[in-house]
Parts: sequence; structure tokens; C-alpha cells
Amino acid sequence: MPRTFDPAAVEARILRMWEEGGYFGAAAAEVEAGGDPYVIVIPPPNVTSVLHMGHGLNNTIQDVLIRWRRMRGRVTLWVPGTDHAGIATQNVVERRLAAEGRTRHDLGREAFVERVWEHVRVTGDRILGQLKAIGCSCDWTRARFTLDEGLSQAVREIFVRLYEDDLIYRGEYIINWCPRCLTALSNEEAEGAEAGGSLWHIRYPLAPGHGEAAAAARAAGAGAVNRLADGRWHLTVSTTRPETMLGDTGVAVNPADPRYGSLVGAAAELPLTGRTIPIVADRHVSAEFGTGMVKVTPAHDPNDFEIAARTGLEVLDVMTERAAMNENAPAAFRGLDRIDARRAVVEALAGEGLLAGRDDHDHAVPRCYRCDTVVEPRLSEQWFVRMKPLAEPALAASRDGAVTFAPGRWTRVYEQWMENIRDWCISRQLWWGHRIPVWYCGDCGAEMACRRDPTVCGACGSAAIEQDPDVLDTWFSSWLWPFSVFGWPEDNRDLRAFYPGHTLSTAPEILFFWVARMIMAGYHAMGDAPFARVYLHGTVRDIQGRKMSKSLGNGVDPLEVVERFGADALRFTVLAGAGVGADIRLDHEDLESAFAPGRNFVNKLWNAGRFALMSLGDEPIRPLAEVLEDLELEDRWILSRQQHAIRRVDEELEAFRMQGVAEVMRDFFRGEFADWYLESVKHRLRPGGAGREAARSVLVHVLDGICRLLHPMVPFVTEELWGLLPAAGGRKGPLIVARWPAADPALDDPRAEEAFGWLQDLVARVRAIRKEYRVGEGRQVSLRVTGGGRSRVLEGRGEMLGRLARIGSVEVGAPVAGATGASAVLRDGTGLFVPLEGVIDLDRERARAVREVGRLSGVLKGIEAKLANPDFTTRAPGAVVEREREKRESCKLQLTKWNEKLTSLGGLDR
RNA sequence: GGGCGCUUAGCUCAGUUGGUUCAGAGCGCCUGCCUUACAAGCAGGAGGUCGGCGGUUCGAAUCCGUCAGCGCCCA
Repeated sequence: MPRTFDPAAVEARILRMWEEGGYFGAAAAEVEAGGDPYVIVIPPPNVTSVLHMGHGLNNTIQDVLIRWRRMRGRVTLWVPGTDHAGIATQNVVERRLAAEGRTRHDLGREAFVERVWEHVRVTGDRILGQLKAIGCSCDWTRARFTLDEGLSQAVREIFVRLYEDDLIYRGEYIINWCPRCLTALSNEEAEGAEAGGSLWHIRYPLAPGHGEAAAAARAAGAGAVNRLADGRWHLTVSTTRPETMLGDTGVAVNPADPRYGSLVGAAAELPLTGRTIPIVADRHVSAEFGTGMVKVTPAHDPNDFEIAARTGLEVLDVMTERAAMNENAPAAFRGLDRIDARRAVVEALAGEGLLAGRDDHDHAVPRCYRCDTVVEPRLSEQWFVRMKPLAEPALAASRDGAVTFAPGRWTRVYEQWMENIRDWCISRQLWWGHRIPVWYCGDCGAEMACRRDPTVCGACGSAAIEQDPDVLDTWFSSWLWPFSVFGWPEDNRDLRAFYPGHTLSTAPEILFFWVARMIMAGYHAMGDAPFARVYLHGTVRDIQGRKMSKSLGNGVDPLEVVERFGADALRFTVLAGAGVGADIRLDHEDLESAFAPGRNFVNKLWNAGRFALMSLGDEPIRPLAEVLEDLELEDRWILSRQQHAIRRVDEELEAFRMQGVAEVMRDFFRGEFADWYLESVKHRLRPGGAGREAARSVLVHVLDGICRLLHPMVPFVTEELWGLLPAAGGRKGPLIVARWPAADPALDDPRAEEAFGWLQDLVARVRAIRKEYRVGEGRQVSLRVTGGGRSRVLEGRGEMLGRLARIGSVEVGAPVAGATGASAVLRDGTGLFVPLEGVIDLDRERARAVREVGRLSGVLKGIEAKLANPDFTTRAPGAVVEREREKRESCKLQLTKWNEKLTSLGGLDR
């Protein structure tokens, strides 16, 4: 066995063993036979490129949950797969084409799609390979891709069903349009980013003949209505986007605004265009904002579009799909990009004296979530899903607890989104994705949503039919994932056995995109939520707190980490850093120290195993039950501590507290087992050592349990070690399917814990004394123990004390008068004295005593003040008061000892 | 504009219903040790007025209010 754990040497072999053994898979028959299923469907990674640390974290979390349940005997199924990621993947491939100087149009639709397939076959395999490398125990035979044949059928089925139920419709509305990707986006795909901008104030001259109305408005307090230099009346509107004024078709005021009542029905001359536009009243307009008068651009603003719908204003589209001004704009602006047009419009207005001013104005500018281009609200014909009916059961699920979120604060976020749900724009003007299953008849104009490709029009029989050219939003396939992976809409055994699933672990960024919609689809298609618990983990960030991203170059490649430090090191590090839902920071420039916590821990475990294997010998190990009568204090102590650890790990895992599991196991395995238990039994494990049999049994039993408890977090090193450990009483199969430990109350031993705790305290004091007086490591000391009722614990522990603190001999009794040495006092008042002739500095020793007396006096004073307070003794719980009393006694005892010591050293003033 | 989260040791973070001897871990740092499991280790140690202020309480890192800084979500 190598001195350090060599992940590269064992991971591949163990992975093969797991896969060949079929431990990752689950069959419907197991559930049908009465098995209790536990199912997770993976959030399918995008096939755009490779996995990053965020995936590393999320998939490690899922694997921990899966392995834990598997060891508890559940029929465990983790379904893996990948997402075609429509717009994102198309963008990646288009960028590659661009590098060759070509566009997708050069290739044509069919060749382009084939080109994307080539890309995703490579990245898809690589992604699954990465998941395997970090140890994910998915059922790889079930791997799915959202564009697979079966999943495509599911997409079609749900589309047609929703269409037939009138929950899908097509219509002309203002949608979010990316002028670079040239496609519609959903509201969720348009991400608002705060940006500094300007608010321009523009004067629109009133059309002739409305002077009286203007004067009336002016009289009613309308400061925004005034006369221009040439005497004409004008009104003032404000906008952050002056270029859209070229598409204005009206001006609106609130009908209840007393200032503008006289102007409703009047008209304004739209500058630069020669058009005259009406002034209308609409309840949407806020009288408080700006001048209380707004320009209305129905084709380029969703609110204005609605105003137009209510008031009958004309809709005039003045932009091209690339957000340049089109032929509906005045000749001077035609062809200008929206940014250039803005500048030109502002200049032109200023030139005509119609620019009233400009203020700085910060506002949210929505950007394309895939290419960051500023999104343009655009009027276009798209497909939508009517969401309100779908949201109802999904909202109820959260309210009645059928679906819960961790951390719980996401519940409100989810519910608020559901309560304010808006229709979902699902058509995309892309080539990569599920084609919309709708055909239009060129002869009779019929529109048909079809489960199978039609050859003729269902209405008139004409063969002149054409499929809708658009594809569906990528999330329109993802939302079906929890049941489409099992073959829905076919009603089969898998679906019945494994739906609904149990836990979903994912990033909060896709709560609306995906989680919420999966719940809606689950209820609509299956009548049940796809999972009961949603864990929303944190974000992996760099050391400066920035999200890891390719463009910043601050990403960490999970494969590089696996190669350098091992999968277990990666897993333990991210888990130990993962508070519930909290972000994780990793230093991408110093992977060595970033992953040291995991690597060091794994290595420590490996070496504890090495030690065990080297000291156990070949003789059979007796089961713990057979040596219970022979257990020593340290045996009973570590067994009792193990029961605590088992209970804690279960609690932590149940609550998704991965960091808590890591902490419990660090404390138990490292802080107690390795640092104390192993050191305490080394002498017993020597050939012929007294109590060897019991020590071997306990050692194997506890280490075996440690491997089991740690297996979900660090599966490779535990599997390897466990396989090498001799088994007490035989065992079947590998660790991955070994039984999860259950706490055994018969092994709880509070008295052993107390006694061993006293011993630990004693050892720590002696070690501290040795350090204080720089007693060399090689030198043994003797120890004199005075008072306290515990000194019997020391009997027969000479070798153990020798190893733990180089204590050569122990005597029990009163201090020897006149001896030179260092003292200490344990909490129970036990006095310790370490004779150190020659090295003792009396002044230093006196200072130690004074320091201790001071500290203890302070503590005692606090306790006594507390106990003297009747409010405390009457209001605090009895147990708390009792504890204070015990503390008081302990302090008094210790003080007495230290004062005696001081006296023997000649008192304070020497 | 509305909402949420965070602020504890040099760094990254725990601290589970308010209550052990005036706050813990990992990494880093200091000192001493290659003690035949482990130097990726062991032992000892330094380092924090728990963001500021105010309040509730016998008692506050923990509950409430407020201010400041940082981050996120929605409009």
C-alpha cells in the first residue's frame, strides 16, 4: 500500500467494478416486487461544452443523496442525460462557422442541424464521461438526450394536448427579441441588467386648432403644456429611448388626471415624421410619473401595445429584425442601428428646438441570456402557452407542502412567480430544436397540430401543406424531463415504478426556467408533482466572489481537479464548503490549496486504513458481539462516540447539510478515531499485546463504520479501503451496496465518554506543560496526580499515557513537599504535578498560577453574580441553574488548588 | 420601485429552537517534532469588542428595530 493515496491508481478500476456489477442501475421489477424507490432525475447539462465546478458541486450532492439511499436499501435510480440547449448550442456552432467565414444560411437548415449533431455527439459523450469521472452513480443505460426520438415524441404529445385544450395559442404580441440571435425569447430569457442611461424630455407641438384646449390644460396646472418660441402650443413627454418616437402613434394621459382632461381627443404633430397622432386617455398611464403624459409606441413597448389595444391606436413597426430603422421611419433614419438612430433623433430634435432636456436615469435594460445583446421588444407572431391554468396546481403544491424547498426562503420566490405568472412564449426562430408540430395549408389556410407528420391537409385534403419553420424553446422539452425520460406518453412499467421522483437538486438560477415548469408539467401530464423536495444549492464562485465563467477565465475544470487530486478530494472539498444553499468560493489560481481540505482528509483516511491493515495481522477478527466483555475504556468510548456520529450524519443528510456531514466526520474520524483511539490502542495491537483481540475487533468495527458513513461523500477511497479491510463475520458485495449504519443504543456509554474525556483533558494539560517548558519530544516525564475521584482511570494505562504524552510513570497521592515542577488542575479539581528538576523556571510557574487564579476568579465572579440574581434562579430553567452551580463548585475547587500552588511557590510577592 | 440573502479569526465558512469555563473548523501563520499509518502528518500556540447603533430578556453571535456595506431576484 502506498504511503499516500493514489486516486489515479484506483478510481478507474473501482468505477469499472461498480459499473460491471450493475450497482448503478434499477429496474421496475424491483419496485414491483415491493422495493421502495428513490429517484432523482439529473438536471441535464447543456451540450454546449463541458462541465464546470457548478456541475461538479450539484452532481456530487445528488450522488451523495443517491448513495446514501442506496445503502439504506432503497431501489435507487438516478437518471442521467443531457439537454440540447437550443439557442445556446446553436450559438456555439454558429460561432464556429463564423470562424470559417460562413453562416448557417450558407449551409442550409438540414446541413446546419447535422453540423450541430456532430458537435453535440462529442460534447454529450464528454459530459457523461466527466460525470463518471467524479463518481456519479447514475444508471448510464438510461442516459437520455432532450432531442432523442422518445423525448421528441413527448414534446409533440404535450404540444398537441395543450393545443387541443386551448392552452397553446398563436398570436401577434410584443415579445422579447434578440436582434443578434434573431429569435424570440421568453420573459425569463431576457435578463435585466442595471445600466446608466438618460431620460430625454421631448416637445411635441400640438396640432393646429387645439389652442383653447391647451390653454385650459395650462390653467389646470399642466406644466408640461406650454408655448414654443414660434408661439405654437406643445406638450412634453419623456423617454429613455428617443429613437422609438419615430414609431409613436399617440400620446396618452390618465383619464382621471385633471390637468389633461381638455386635451383628450386633441392631436399632436409628431416631430421629424410629419405625422399627426391623437391624444388618448388610458388607465395604465401614471399621473405621478414624469409629466403624466406618455408617448405611445405600440410596436416597440409591451405596455404601449396594450394601450393601443384598448384605445385603438395604430401599430407602426419602425424597426427591422436586426433593430435598425426600417422603411416606416423617415428617410433620414432608415437603415440606422437603434443606437445610431437614437443619437440622430436627439440631434434632429435639438435642431428643431424640440428637445426640452435630459436627465441621468438608471434603469434595467434587458439582455439576451445567451449572447448579452440588448433585447428589443418586438411585435411578432409567436406561439404561447396559457400558463394560469397550469400554475394553479403547482402553486397549491407549494402551499400545502406537497413540494418543499430548501432553503425555505425559495418557497416565497416560487409562489410569487406562480401568482404573477405570464404566458410563455415558446416559439424560437432557430434551427436547432424541436420543430413546432404545426402545419399550415396553403390552399384552405387550415392550421393543424399533429402527433405524426401529415402528408395532406386534414381539412381540405390538399398536399400543399407546410410545417411551421420555428422550433420550440429548449425548456419546452426540459419541463417534461421527469417523465419523458421514462418513455411518457407511453404508459409503461418504468413510469409507474419511478414516477413521481423524490428529490431535485439544482441551481436557483433555473427555478423559474425549469423547476417551476416541471412541477406544472408534472401535474398536467401525470397528475402529480415530479418530486417532493427541491434543494437549491449555491453558486461556485472565484475567490473574489465572481461567478465562474469562460469569458472571465476564472473557471475550474473538474477533470483537471480529478486528475491532480482525485475525485474524492474534489467531492469532499466542495461538500465541506457547501452550507445549505450558500455559495462556495474556490481559488482558481491556487488549486493546490483550494482542494487541500479534501485531499488531506482523504489521505488521512487512507493512512488510518493502512495502519489498521498493518497492525491487524492475519488471524480472524472476532465480531464485536463476541468481545463486549473484554472492552477497555477507549473501546467503549470510541464505540459510544460512533453512535453520535451515525445519528448526526443522518440528521445532516436529511437536511441537505453537506457541510455538516463533513464536519461531523472530521470531528469523529479525525479528531476522535485517528487522534485518540488509534494512539490509545497501538500498544494493544502489537503481537501479544494485552487486550489485542478486543482492540482488533473494535478497530475493524469502527473503521468499517467510518467507511460506510463516508462512502456517499468519498466513494472511491472508502470502497478501496473497505475492500482491503478484514471483515468481522464476513460480508457480501462491495461497499456501494453495503448496509448503512444504524445507531445502536446498547453501545451508547456516557460514563465511558466522561471518563475518557477526563483522560483527554489530563493528557492535554501534560502536553501543554511539556511545550511550555520546552521538554524535548524524546524525554519522558513522570506525573503525580492528587485528589479527584478519577485517578483509578489511570491504572494500567502506562503505555497509553506514554504514547499520548510521553508520561513515563504515574503516581497517585499528595504532592511531594519541596519538589520542583509544573502544575495543572483539571475541571474536577484533580491536581497534576509534573516534576521537572532543572528546567523549571519558578517565576514562570508562578506567573502561570497567577494567570490561572485570575482567570478562574473572573469566571467564578460571573457565575456567582448570576446565581445571586433572583431573576436568574427563578426564571432560568432548572437545568441551566444547576449547571451554573456545578460550574461554581468546579471553579472553587480549581481555585483552591491553584492558591495552594501559589503558596508553595512562595506567594505572590516573591 | 418591491422583495430576499449575507456581514463571525489573515482567507473560506460552521455555530440547528437564546443558556457548558468570556465563540469553532479547514486553509494560512508561529514554535517544536521525519514519535516505523499519515510532513498531504503530529503536538502546542497566536489570532475574533461575532458590521455600527438601539431595544427585548435573568441571559443575545443567535430575537426585534435601525443604519452601513456587499450580493441576488422581481418590476
